[in-house]
Amino acid sequence: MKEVRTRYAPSPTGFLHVGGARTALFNWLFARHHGGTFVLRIEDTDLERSTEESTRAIIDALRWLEIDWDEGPEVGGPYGPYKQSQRLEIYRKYTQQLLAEGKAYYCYCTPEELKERREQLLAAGKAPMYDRRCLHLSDAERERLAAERPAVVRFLSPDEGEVRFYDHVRGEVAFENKVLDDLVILKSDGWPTYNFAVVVDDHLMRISHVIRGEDHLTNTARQIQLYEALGWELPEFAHVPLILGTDRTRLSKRHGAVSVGHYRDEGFLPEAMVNYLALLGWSYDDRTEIFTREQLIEYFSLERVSKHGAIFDLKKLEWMNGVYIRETPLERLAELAHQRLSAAGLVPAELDDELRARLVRIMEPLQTRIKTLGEIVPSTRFFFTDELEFDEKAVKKFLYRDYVPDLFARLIARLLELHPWQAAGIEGIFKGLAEEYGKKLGDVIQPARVALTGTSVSPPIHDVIDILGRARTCQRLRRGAELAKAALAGEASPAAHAADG
RNA sequence: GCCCCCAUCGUCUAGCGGCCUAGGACACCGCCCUUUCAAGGCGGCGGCACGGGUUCGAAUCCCGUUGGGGGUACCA
Repeated sequence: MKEVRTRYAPSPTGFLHVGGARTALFNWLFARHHGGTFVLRIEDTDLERSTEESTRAIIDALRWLEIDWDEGPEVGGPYGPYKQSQRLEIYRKYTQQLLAEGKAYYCYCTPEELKERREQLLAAGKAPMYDRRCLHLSDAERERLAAERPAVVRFLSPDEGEVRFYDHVRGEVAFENKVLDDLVILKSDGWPTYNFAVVVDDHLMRISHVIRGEDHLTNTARQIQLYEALGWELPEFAHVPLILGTDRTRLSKRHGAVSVGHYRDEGFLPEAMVNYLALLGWSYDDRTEIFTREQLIEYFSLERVSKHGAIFDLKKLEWMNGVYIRETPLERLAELAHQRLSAAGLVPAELDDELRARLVRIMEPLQTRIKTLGEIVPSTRFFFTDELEFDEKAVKKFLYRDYVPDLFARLIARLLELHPWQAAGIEGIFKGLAEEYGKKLGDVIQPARVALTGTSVSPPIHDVIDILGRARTCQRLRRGAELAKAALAGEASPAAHAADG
């Protein structure tokens, strides 16, 4: 096989969305698998919508996913520049060539005229194709129009025969040339249109395999006409299925969160994102779901890409993220937790050894309990602040019990005597208490859990107490006992006391 | 309208003529474990869109129908 060179060519008109990320990933995996080159090219020929900010966001998201490019923005390469806005002269040159060879012509029709004619044709039940009126202009007419109107350049599309090509995921695909009209290749502002710029760049950048979304399948036919007119060798093509929303239409903003950045912010790990995306439209076998990046590179092949669209399933992504969180070393998890907790103002911005150790201890029981990093702050905030957010239902159900004041008093007494301060010893105290009261373990633990965390759900109580420490634990138990007493006497609500430590 | 593509559990998929009584995963539902919630273990629910062919034999091949998607811009 010839040297493999793939590319991801986003237009910077928004953030990197999951569909784009998946396309980039497939191109990257294919290149890496074959020891080839992966190119990033920015297709910013739409002046209206392209922004520097979007380019930045796309680059940042790709870096976060650790999809690196060998040629492109910020890294350079032998076939640059890699931004289409910096290649205008190149497109003009080839436009001139086509013009000179009679394979393209100037068109003076205005967008308004074209729109009107298109609608008329559609209303008449005909295909809305360009009628070529500017191809048959007399010299006099041409001169007159050229003087008063801007011109675009149209490609003279062949109208006999057909375009036939082999697609690596779809097989043979054919289009009749006559259904393809004369597309504009150079806009009136002198900038190229997508179909033309892509062909020129893919050729000049020596792209061997064009792997892109299925929405470009029709474009491929037009692009092949261009390759042939220019006398260039065709690259290989592979059109991967689209990622869909739950209504089975192409995933877009109206389906909710679609940007990679959003998932990063929500606390998904890049490894999980990559693994999940790889499995949307590709599979290795009938059982394997979790892959290291190296395995993905080793196993990836276009032959195993599926033909039909795939709905983006957040639930499965969450499950997979949970798998990766469980496999993340605690030290690393502690650092990730620190980023979020310090941003929330719950811990100092500086991560010293003491704080690091504490966070490791906190993340240990939490590791199997969260699916995203975003859950860290809400589920651990009670460790860092005494201003508990009491869950009313949990308080009524577990804290307002007649034996609670007495239970907490005994619990406090025993915790004060506990040496050494260890989770195992704490567990023993609860077991002993349950026995004394002749109650189930849950009946002594749940009230304490509510008093300590504000809710009925938390990691194991002995871990919570161990981490909280003797002083804070006893303080919260005392407050809990008071709340219980007051409520049992028919007064107060927990909210009224919530803020006093 | 026209062109192109697609079609296996709710979702992602395995299957490339007999190994299929259709396998796995997520979700969901039970049970176990258990101090809550998770994690983990075990089990359950649930699918080849339809109709014709071809063949000894079809989820797999062919044709049609239906359904879905994409394209049809001086967007990419």
